[in-house]
Parts: sequence; C-alpha cells; structure tokens
Amino acid sequence: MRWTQTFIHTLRQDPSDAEVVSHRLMTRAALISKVAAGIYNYLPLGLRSMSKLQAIIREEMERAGSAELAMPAIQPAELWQESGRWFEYGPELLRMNDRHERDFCFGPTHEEVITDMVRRTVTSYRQLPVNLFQIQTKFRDEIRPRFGLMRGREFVMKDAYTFHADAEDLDKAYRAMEKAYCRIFERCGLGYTQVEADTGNIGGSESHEFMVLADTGEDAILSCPDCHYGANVEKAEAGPVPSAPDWPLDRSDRPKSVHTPEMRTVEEVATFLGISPAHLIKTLIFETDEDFVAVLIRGDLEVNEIKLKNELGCTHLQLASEAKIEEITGGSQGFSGPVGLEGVRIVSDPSVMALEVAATGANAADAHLIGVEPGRDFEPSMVVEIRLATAGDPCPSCGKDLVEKRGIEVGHIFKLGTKYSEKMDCRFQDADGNDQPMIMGCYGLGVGRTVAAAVEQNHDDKGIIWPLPLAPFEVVLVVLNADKPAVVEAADSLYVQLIEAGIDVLFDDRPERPGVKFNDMDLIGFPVRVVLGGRGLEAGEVEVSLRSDGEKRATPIAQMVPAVQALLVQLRSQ
RNA sequence: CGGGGCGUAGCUCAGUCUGGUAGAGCGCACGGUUCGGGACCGUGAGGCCGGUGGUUCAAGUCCACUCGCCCCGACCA
Repeated sequence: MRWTQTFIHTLRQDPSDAEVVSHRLMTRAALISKVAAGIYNYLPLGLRSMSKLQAIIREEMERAGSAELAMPAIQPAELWQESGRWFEYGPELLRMNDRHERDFCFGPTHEEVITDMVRRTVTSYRQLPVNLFQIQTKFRDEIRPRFGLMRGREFVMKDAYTFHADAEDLDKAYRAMEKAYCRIFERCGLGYTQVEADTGNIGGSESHEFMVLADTGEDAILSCPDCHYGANVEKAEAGPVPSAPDWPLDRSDRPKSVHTPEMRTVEEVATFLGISPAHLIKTLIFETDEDFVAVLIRGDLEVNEIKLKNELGCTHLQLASEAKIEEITGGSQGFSGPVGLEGVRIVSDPSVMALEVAATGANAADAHLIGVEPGRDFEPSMVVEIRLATAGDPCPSCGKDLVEKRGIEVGHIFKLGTKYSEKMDCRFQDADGNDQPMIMGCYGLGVGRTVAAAVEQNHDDKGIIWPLPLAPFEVVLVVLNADKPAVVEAADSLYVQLIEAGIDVLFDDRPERPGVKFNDMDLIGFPVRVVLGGRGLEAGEVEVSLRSDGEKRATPIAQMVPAVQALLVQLRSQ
C-alpha cells in the first residue's frame, strides 16, 4: 500500500479529550477517530491492527474446536424477556423500537440469541457438544465511556458459546478455551495474567479473567509472587486478619454514649476517642432488591460488595441514600451502629464478632457508643466473610503475601451452567432418554480493547512500538527527496521488491520533508523501517532499522529484501 | 444520576471578568528559498463564536433554557 493512496492523517497535537496513552496515541497515529462519546471510526491503520488480531483469534478458536458464525446486532425483546434480562439489565441495554413499535435492543452480548438458535436445532446428546464463536460489534450504553477503545460504548468483541451434555464435557471445552486465550495473548506479544474472577450477574460456577498488565488498568488484581495464584480483588479470598490491639479504655456493663460532634469518618472518630480504627465497628446501610441491610465491618477493613451481593443472593446492591439512613437508624450518615438497631437485617463480618470491646455509631446525632461488646450488646442475623482482600493478605494456595497490580480486562471466560438453558428451555435427551437442560459456557474477548492494551504496554515518548503481530504494517518504506526522479525510481523498485517478496509493507511516498516522515514513522510505530534518500542512493545503500532499538543498519540496496526478512525473522522469534 | 469544566477556523487554544469591526500557533492553498529528524519568507482562503430565546442602540462576551463533549464521584459514612 502507498501512503498517498490510503488515508493516514496524523495529528501533530494531542487531542484535547484523550486521557490515557493508548487513546492519545491511537488518535494521533490515525488509527481511530471519535464520532461520539464512546463511539469511534476505525481508520485504515486501526482497522488493519484489529483485523490482524481477529485473524489470530480465528485461528486459535478454530484450533480449539470452535466454529465461526455471525449473529445479529439487533435482537428482539422477546428473547431477553424470556431470560429475564430485559428487566434486569438496566439502562446499559440500548433499547429501541421498530416502525411497528416492537421492542428491540442492540446486543451487548449474545447468550439469548445463541441459546434460542441451539434449542431449535439440538435435541439429542448425540448432537452435543456445540462450540460456536463470532466476532462482532456490540453496544453497551456505559455510564461513563472513557479511555478511547478501552471503555467504549460500541466495541468489537469475540464471543464464543458452548453447549454440553455434562459438566465434564463443559470443563473440557473450558480448558481448551483457556488455552486458546493464552495462545492468543502470547502470539500478540502481550504481558498478561490469568486470574480467578467473580461471575457477576451473568451467573455460573467458574470464571477467569485475562488481564493485560498496565498501570492504567481499571481493575485491581491480587497475585502471588511465588505460585501462580491470581485473582480479581472482587474474587480474591481474604486471609485471617490480625486481631485488634487491646482496648485502651475502661470496660463497662453496657455501652456508654459519647458526644462526637461532626466525627463521621473512621479516622476522625478513632483519633477523637483515642482508639485504633480496628476498634470501630463500621456500619454501612445497603439497599438490596427488596430491603435494607446493615453491614458491619471492622473500621480498618473494607467490604467487598461483590461477596456481599453473593452472600445476600441479590442482584441489586447499593449504599442507601442519606435520607434512608436517617429513616432507618435515626442518626445521620457516619453515626450508624448495630446496637438497638431494629427493622433491618444485620450482616456482620467475622472480624467484628472477634472484637472483645468496640466502638460504633449510636444511631443518633453526633454520638458514638464505646464499650460495645459484640454478642452481648447486639446479635447479627448473619455472620459471613465479606472483607475485601488487599495486598499483604496471604495467598490462598501457598500463604505468601499477595501483591496488588493493575490490569486491563481483555478476556473473560465463564462456566454458565444451566442459567440460560433452563430459563429458555434449551434441553436435550440424554442416552437414557431423560430430558435435561444443556450446560453452557461463554467466552468473551475484547478485540479493540486488546489492541488498545497493546499500545498501552508498548510505546515510548515518540509513539507506538507495535508488537509485530499487531502492527498495521510490518514494514514501512520511506523515500526521502521525493522530488528527485532517480530516488523515486529507486524507491519504487524497492517497493516492488518488497511486495514481490510477500512482505507487509507501507510505502511512504509522500513528498514531505524528512523530519515529518521520520516523526510519523516513529509515531505510528511500524516495527521495521527502510529509508532511502538521495545520499543513500549515491552510496548504493538503504538504511534499515527497527522501531524498538532505532539502530540504523546501512545496507547495500541489493541486500535490502534479505536484510528486512532477517529482521522480521528476528522479531518473530522474540 | 450528583459535582465541576469546556463548546470560538481542519487541530490546539486566546478573547468572555469590564458588551462596541473575529484573533494566534499549527495545518491548508499559491509563489519563492530550502531539503536526512516536525524549515523559512511572502501572499491568501477559511468562522451563523454549539443551538434557541431574552436583556441592550449594540451580545462571542450578560441572563434563561437546551444540546454536545470532558473530568471527578456515584463504595466504606
């Protein structure tokens, strides 16, 4: 491809709305351009990178036994009503009507459509398993789209679905997918880690996320420096906590109220009372699907809302509003406590029950209670492990201290079980003639997000440094002095040689000044560069270099193609 | 959804407080000089100052509404 025949218009200045490196560079390098919040054009260069990733995905999915199909972007409401998600999904689901006022949505995922398709066709265990994937544009009306392709509203995703007669067979497919994902990210040259994940509202029994490690990642993960354990903080098991220091104040037969004007935070109250944050019982009022719950956690610890949600078995969970807190507790926010609290369930973390003496809010304005003894002064309706794990907690598999890292979630695989097959009546007859729901798995991989993650992980202050497999072009041929016919003629010939050698090359044939061309070449980040100018031509040489090291290798013109090929081989073997 | 900010040339932004002929840099076009790491000189094109309504002799500037975009928050009291 010639530069003058494609559409590459780089930006000299940073776009005003780009925050993270990948968004900034992908915009400046003319890979993407914004159409609306969270909605982008994939420009020719960006599309090439996306296509290359898609080709890798296709190969690996097929290797893992999955067949490609394509499902519609627009889906009828009926299917979503059947699964119940029409009502559960909320405003993230983009809904629309056709001219007959029938309800549709733009698919954010395709469990409903594929389950419907499979149930119409598959009736016997002899037809199982089924393993299908698609690469498709999806839409999720995110609360706050940001970071370019990292959290867009419209995005390209590979999603696969499997259907099985039994759990062992699902496990087999799950392991194959796991392996396929590892191969995909390895082939892309990305540093990634696989972590245990929560299954979220989508449901299911086992789940892993694939995270590309990057400081700008939106997810916190805990991993073990020694063994292979890694988990999303939402999922990570919290180890035992060190017990609180000795209670520094007097003990009494019953809690004593103290005046704590405007002391709302744990820090403030602890300092004011002269106790440790670990002596406080933090009391949070949550709103669930049907009621309100008071949740107790030791003052120096945090609640894992995902664990709490799972323990409560609810789908909706959020902190109650200020007004509700006052209605329920009689005190304002920051002054809630379990003592004498009535009308709501009280859920406590074991860390609270382990306290001998504690302090907590008095459910009254500007007052806290001291000398509170869990079990004597209040009795929770439920004691469950709901603490958020943090760095320093012991690894569940080997006991070492876990460390926290940040990552970009690029893949997520689930064992769904029968959640959708039961609701949507997707059943089969087993060998004994019994009617059973199929057991399902689903496997997502963000295509745009993976490309963005690659940029996030591979760049310098000049621009992108593409890993070879995802580069829009593997090689760029740059002609300087494009006003001199002899140089142009020589460059044309080099271009033809590269094309004939089957090399993936972009020919920068623009009549631009050298500085402009060099800067664009660095910004876009083609892995291998071939530069020919008047000076070189006279010496019978071209300059071959790598984006990654910048070292210029003067090469006889006749040796250009083999020199480029050698560098490509070198890059491939890295 | 709450808080904050911003919409002025293709891009990045001044000008708005204090109302009075629409600005800069980059980019673009033309001419010239340059030509191996974002050149220089000259000439020029390019704006319903996001939209609607109001105040005023007069609005990019003040007021109201509205649309769009960005940031923070929406979880630890």
